[in-house]
Amino acid sequence: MVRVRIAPSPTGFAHVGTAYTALFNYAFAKKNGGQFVLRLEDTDIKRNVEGAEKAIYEGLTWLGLTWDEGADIGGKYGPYKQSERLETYKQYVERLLDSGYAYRDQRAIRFKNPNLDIFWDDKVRGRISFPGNEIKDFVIVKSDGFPTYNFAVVVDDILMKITHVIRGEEHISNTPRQIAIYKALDEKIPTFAHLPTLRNKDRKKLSKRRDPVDLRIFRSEGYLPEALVNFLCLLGWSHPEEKEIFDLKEFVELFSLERVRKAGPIFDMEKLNWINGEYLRKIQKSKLSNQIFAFYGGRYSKKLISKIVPLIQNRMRKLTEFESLAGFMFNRKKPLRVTDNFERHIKAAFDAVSGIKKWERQAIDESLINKVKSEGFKTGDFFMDLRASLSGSRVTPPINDCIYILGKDEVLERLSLSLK
RNA sequence: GGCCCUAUCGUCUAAUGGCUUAGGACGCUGGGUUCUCAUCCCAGUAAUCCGGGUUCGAAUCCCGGUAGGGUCACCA
Repeated sequence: MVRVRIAPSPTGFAHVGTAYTALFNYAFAKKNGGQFVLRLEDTDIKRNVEGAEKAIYEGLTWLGLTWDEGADIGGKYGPYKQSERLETYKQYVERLLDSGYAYRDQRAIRFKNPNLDIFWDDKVRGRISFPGNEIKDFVIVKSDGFPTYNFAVVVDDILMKITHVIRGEEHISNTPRQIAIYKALDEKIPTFAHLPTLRNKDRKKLSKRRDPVDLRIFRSEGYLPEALVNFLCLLGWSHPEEKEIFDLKEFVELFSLERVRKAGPIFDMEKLNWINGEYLRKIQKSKLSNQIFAFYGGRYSKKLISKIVPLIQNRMRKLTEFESLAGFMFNRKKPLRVTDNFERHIKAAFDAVSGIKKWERQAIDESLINKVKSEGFKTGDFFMDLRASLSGSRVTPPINDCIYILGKDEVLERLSLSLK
């Protein structure tokens, strides 16, 4: 039975790196019919942040990464919060103390390094070895009575029957310490797999200060969770058929640690934007309308959004672009003069539009193009001025479609306003 | 600095010793479609870090350099 876990500490918000690790753990568990456990490592009381726990749950849930056991939903190996397992750790400390693998130092307790060379066969990197003297006599219980990370992890993984430890590369140097504890305890050592670390453009590991790592940022920027997940799948892993767009379900079916690369990939926003655009394009129009409506908290009329969506669906890469693309449909903007013939163009357009009897999409086309011909305008210039007059921008969805949706009165009003 | 990990187009990656004039995708450039922008279609640009080996044959295996990253807490 395969059992994996992620073990974030509630010290802030939900980190994209946590999501990445969770994604691969989730896939490995599901692929192998195992369980995915979410454990909270909150043994540093000073660093625990109110609300961080909730942010982790929300972030992972948003991405569709669900867990089988965890602090919020329980499970047969709980509790899943380290601060609630203090008694458990004490028993293991006693074992180590009794067998001479640990000793008291001041008010703390240290592990006594047995000086054994350590190696393991990492599922993504192959054999990794450390000389025994690299491990110092590290603290396993702090003077406040709380266990340290390296100790608590081992005890929990043993008790929670974790079979595969799939985590970030930054934990490689912790692994020999943890293996030393397993050996001292005479417990079975799990399989380790160290994933590459996600990096920024400077090739450094993603930093809180200057990189977008808070999952909530992605949500508020208008990324779809499916798109973010798809993008994350592509970092360090590749589809066997070299497909770029696929869903979580397909990822799970095809996932294997053997296909995970060792080099740390760079988090490339450009590619994320492209993927997000792909998802935005293939989503159902009604669903997209609902998403936009919800995204803007009901600020824009749903009815109008639904009419506009067909015009902007393949122009959007992020939900946030809705306003720059179609904001003028809701609010008048300052008109923009583009060509020297602006007044002539707008007057002619006014004539053409006022002359339309039945407000139909096709009538607008005909009326406008006839005007262009009879006046001998340059088609591109005329429509550009028309667009700039109505929207205040040189870039909009097809302007005749916009005119149709805006309605005759509003169009005439805007045209005359821009002549002042 | 010690220890550890890594190294294919700018970026994500494929190729697991021969089928490779190193493939795909993002980006970028050019073209087609078009009232603008986008979508879509077509084309182009661009890489095996360097040096030694092993082998009939190396992006792929080995060694050495170099470069990048990670880690060296009573943080996790």
